[in-house]
Amino acid sequence: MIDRTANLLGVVGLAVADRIEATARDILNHAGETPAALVVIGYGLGPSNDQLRRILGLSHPGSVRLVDRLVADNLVERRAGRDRRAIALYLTEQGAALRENLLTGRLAVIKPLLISLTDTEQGVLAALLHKMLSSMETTDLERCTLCRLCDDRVCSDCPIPADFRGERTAPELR
Amino acid sequence: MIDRTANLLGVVGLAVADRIEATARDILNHAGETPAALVVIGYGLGPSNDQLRRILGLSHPGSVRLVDRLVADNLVERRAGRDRRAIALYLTEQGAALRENLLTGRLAVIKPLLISLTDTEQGVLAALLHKMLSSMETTDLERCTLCRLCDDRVCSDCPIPADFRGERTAPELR
DNA sequence: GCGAATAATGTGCGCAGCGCACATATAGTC
DNA sequence: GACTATATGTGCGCTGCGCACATTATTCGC
Repeated sequence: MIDRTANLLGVVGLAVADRIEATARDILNHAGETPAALVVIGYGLGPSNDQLRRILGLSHPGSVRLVDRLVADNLVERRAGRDRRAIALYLTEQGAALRENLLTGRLAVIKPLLISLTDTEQGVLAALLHKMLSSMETTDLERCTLCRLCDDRVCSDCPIPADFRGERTAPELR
Repeated sequence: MIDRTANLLGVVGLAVADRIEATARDILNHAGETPAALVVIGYGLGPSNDQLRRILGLSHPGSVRLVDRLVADNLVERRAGRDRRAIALYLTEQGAALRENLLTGRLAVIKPLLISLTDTEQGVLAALLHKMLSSMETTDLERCTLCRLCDDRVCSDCPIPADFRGERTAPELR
């Protein structure tokens, strides 16, 4: 019984991921973790390269090259970090606009999966998904990774760590 | 409200896809659509290169190279197809064993997401997911794509087209 | 039945995304 | 002040993939 449920969840998960990936590629002209980087940097806390790489699950050179791409597209700026060795990543105006498109597009391609459900059913689904997420045993970092494409304008009561989202004073995010 | 539900679904979908991808990579030492190819070929209907490429959403050279990799790893055989130009793809014994590992591993990494739910809640979730899937407007091909990682030993009452799964006589799958 | 369009596979080539090993510069530690 | 840890950047190569092209087999029009 649980096998069948897990299989169905696998199908829906794949469908969701496929749709998000396709939309992101259309909007951004980049694949892989690049769209997630734009979203994470867009939280506005000026993450360092190393913080970014941990959230995205990349090697550090991979993250450097990823940022290179974003800078080349004039979507991200490297500013001075809290150290003279660290950098702080911020979106350009153009990057912020594209991030909005990414988040909007993401929700837009997920929503069609829900239209067949009644309002009540959608509420039940949301409650179940929330319970699943909130009871996952994750570190703060893993939760940032999970939510690396989240729409922070929409996500209320989300199990993402409060020290990264919400407050606007830069945390350490270790 | 629907936005919040969609966002939660996006998070869970990403989590599911991440986990599946990581497991597949561990087991198969290949990424991208390679694990899906192994699953699709494993249905045993001897799909042609072209049928495979459409299900996986790849270009045809991409599919050829993908099969090259699987053949090089001794997981897949190219046999004579119904034409002298077409080929028919079948798993080797080793490929079938690896496919089992893939499917088992996939379910094993999805299940932990469900353990916090009661049996009743799991049933409700399964019903909701099934309703979402069954009311999607998809072509036969799109449904094959959706289910390209499905565990056919477990998936009962699934909206995957009957002309591809189930019966063991090779259909045309156009 | 024969040439032309179609279908199916395979190849040369290049690109995007990423990791490993290494290099370099700054900060903390004894 | 040397030594380790931290943080970024580079050279190099690999994997997965698509485009353009080539090749062989089938089908279709006449």
